[in-house]
Parts: sequence; C-alpha cells; structure tokens
Amino acid sequence: MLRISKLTDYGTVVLVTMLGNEGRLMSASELSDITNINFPTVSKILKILFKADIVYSVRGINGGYKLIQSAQQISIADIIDAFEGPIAITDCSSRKCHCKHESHCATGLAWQDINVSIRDLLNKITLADMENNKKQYNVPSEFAGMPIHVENEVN
Amino acid sequence: MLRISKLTDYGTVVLVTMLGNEGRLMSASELSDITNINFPTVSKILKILFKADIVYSVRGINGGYKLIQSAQQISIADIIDAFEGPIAITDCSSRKCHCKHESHCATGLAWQDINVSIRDLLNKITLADMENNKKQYNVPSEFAGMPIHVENEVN
DNA sequence: ATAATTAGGACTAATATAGTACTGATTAAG
DNA sequence: CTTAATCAGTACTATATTAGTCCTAATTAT
Repeated sequence: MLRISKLTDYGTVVLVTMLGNEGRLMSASELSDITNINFPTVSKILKILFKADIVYSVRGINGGYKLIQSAQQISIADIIDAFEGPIAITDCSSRKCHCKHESHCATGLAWQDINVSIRDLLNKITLADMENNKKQYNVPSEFAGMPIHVENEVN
Repeated sequence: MLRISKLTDYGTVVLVTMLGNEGRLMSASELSDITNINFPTVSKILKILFKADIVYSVRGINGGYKLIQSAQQISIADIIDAFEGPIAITDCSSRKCHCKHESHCATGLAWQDINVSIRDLLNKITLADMENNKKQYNVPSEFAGMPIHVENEVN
C-alpha cells in the first residue's frame, strides 16, 4: 500500500512531541508516558533518531534527548530516510542500483522519475508543518496520553 | 523505504509489454517468455489485473489477456490500488480508518495530507507515460527477454 | 557507590510478501 | 465429443520484513 513502517509513524509522533517541548531535555520514559508508545519501542526510536543526527542525547541521571537545532526544520523525507533508508519505491529506483539488467528494465527508469517526484514532495514538508497541522485540528485535551495509531480496527 | 511490492513492479512491466503489443491477445505464457518473469507469477499478476478491470480475458485455447480500452490511460495510482489496495502511507491516513484515537493522533492528519499529495502525483502519471519513458532511453535489443528487476545486487 | 539513564546489539515473535500448486471452468480444434 | 490449452479461484508454503523485547556496557548527577 505504499506505506511507511509503524516505527516511522511513531517516530514522527515522538518528534512532534519533542518539538512541542522545545528546549527541554526529555527522557525516553517521559516520552513513552506522553505518547503511550511502550518504553522499549520509544527507546529504539530515539536511538535511531540519534544515529541519524536528528536528536542528541545526554547520558546518566537526568539525561535524555533533545532535537538538534536544525532538526526543527527537518523534512519528512529525512525522517523516512532515518527509519527506512533512502526512499526508493522499487529496487531499481535507488541511485545505487547495480541491477545487471538495468539498461533493459522496461519500467525502471520511469519509476526513478516517480521516485524523484515523491522525494521532492516529501522534502518540502517539515516537522514544523506536521505540528501546525496537528494544532489546526484542535485536539481535545481529554485524549492526552492515550495510545497513538495503535488500535486501528480496519486493516 | 516507502516502496511498492515486487508484484506491483512486475505488474507495470507486464502492462507496458501489453501496451507495446496493443490490440493483440497475449497469453500468460507468452508474457512470461517476453518478460522472463516466471509463469506462475505472471499468471497471478494477470488475475489481479483482471479483477481490477484493467485487462479482460478470453478463456480456452488461443485465449489470453488484453488491456481494456480505457486502461491505456490508466494511472500509476490505479495500478498500485490493484496490487496493494488503496494507497495509504499509515493506517490512519486511509479514509476508512476507524482508529479509536483518531481525533487525538498527533500526526495522523498531517499524514493524510501527505497521502493525498502523493496520490495526486501518482494519478497524473499514466501507463503511456511509463512506456514513453522506456522508449526514450533506447533499450538495447540484445537484452530482450532477460529477467527484469530481479537480480539487484545492492540492498 | 548508587541509581537513572542512554548505546548498542542480539534475539524472538508477528506479519506481510512472494512464490507455488491444485482444482475447476471454458473454448478451439480435431 | 474428446482433447489440450488456457483462464479463474483458492489455498498453501516459504521467505523476508517489521515489530517488539531484552541484555550488557557506558555515562553521569547525587
């Protein structure tokens, strides 16, 4: 279904939460409490974001994570890259493809163009855009702290 | 990696091949020979395209498949729909989502917007565009009939 | 020293995808 | 009216991917 993984989805939730607490160092357990994504998963997400240079970390007691400054303008494409590797909708649409029969692929080059278009689109959308979108819809506060994107009953 | 499945990829290869033989009824085995995608898989692909009303079929000896007229302008979004269901990059970005906590998703609505944008993009690209792209790159004829998109050595 | 925290990696379980196989229906041709 | 080629539909198996968990080591404030 042309979908991103749950981890990426959760990742944006965590990042938007951090953006909403700009400047504060937040621990994995605090972020787990706020988002109701279970702790080990939040922890895994933050490690991935750390390796991708989207957040930095402070160890030890009172440690935690914080967005690095530039990450506040980070694009959705960057986030997807962090969780799922470079966006490439088919094997042959990645720039690094060395498929033996690349020159003969009936559709591979077309997919590459499509891939570039989608990437351009996702590059233009920032984390801040996501946060604005959220606020725009006036989330009822009584739902704060409930599971996110978890209990989808359809498909 | 925001990717489509191999079946969808193969599906476009099969469809572009049929478009290149416009008007002819082509059997699954013939299409398998031309594309070098193995027979059971081509057969599966054609059944899916049949159910999606993209091709029609004639049974019996000398039977086969053919694009239905309107399918020549079919969009990439339609093809992805046929193979992978409606495009929805997260569970909550599908219109039919009944997630209990939808109203509270921090990012769900933003994803919906992104989803719509990607869908608009894919709706504008037709099978004919894919075929044109292919011709533009002047595929060497000595590669005709070799495996497609199969032997990717990276990733 | 201790307790809370992140870093990294390994492992298991669950899910999705790809590929295969089988049975039945249809049709042209001998 | 029998045969062989073909599509229709479904079920199954194998593989790959993803999600989730857990453990050990390193770091740091108190």
